[in-house]
Amino acid sequence: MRIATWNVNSVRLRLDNTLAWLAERKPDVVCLQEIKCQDDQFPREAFEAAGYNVAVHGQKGFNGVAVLSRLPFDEVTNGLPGDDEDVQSRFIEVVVSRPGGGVVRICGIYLPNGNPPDTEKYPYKLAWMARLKAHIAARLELEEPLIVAGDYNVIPEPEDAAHPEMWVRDALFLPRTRAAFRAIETLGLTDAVRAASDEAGLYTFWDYQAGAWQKNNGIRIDHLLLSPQAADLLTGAGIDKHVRSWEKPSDHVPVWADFDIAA
DNA sequence: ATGGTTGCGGTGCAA
Repeated sequence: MRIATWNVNSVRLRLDNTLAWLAERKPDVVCLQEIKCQDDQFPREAFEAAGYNVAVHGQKGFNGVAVLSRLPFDEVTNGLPGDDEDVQSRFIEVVVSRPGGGVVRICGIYLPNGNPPDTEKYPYKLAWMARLKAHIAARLELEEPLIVAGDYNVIPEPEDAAHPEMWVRDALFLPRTRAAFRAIETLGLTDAVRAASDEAGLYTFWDYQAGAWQKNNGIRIDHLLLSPQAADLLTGAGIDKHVRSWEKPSDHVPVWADFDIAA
């Protein structure tokens, strides 16, 4: 089973790119972020025609997450628990049944950016991370294969940026952000890409501005974190960097992980 | 040199 995540930066504008990538990488489950549309604007039929079931948690204009799955959904839950006042669509959780029995649980997340840090946006990010940690801690008690995949808007370590000094005052790399990310990992989660490779220069995002792509000025902010039961089944992971060079690209590229699970 | 680009929605905001 191959599970992927991709911040597409508008699913409607990126539909052709997304379908081309699905045909190439053939993931079984895909978490999409920044779909930037409401549920009824999501191009559901195009993905169904490509063989995917569709779960959408949209929002007008920005944010919005979705999950595509070749296997049918047993459960779909929209929204991250812990704040009834939070109206931003940044979290979706699904459960799919494995053909041989058992389940896989997948959370698709679009963690708040948090910039500028001297505004209310940064405490919102930290509070969201605290809610995510609490939710994952509860889910880990189920002792299931769990994959929490998405745009974390966190640069975990200096080697996850081409120029870490550019990010020291940025909400993606501030010490409190990195500490909150480590606190989530310390619950017992495995970073799939880092488990598969310790090489430097692995990035998932290149800004549209200032020729960041041409200069390979990238950062690694899209992650798949695995419960112990999922990590035990991990067989590989990768980043589809070449997608950033396609026409009309997203500023993020897909990240995927393979598991020894029949699909 | 304090810039630059993209997307949504309809002009300023978010990233």
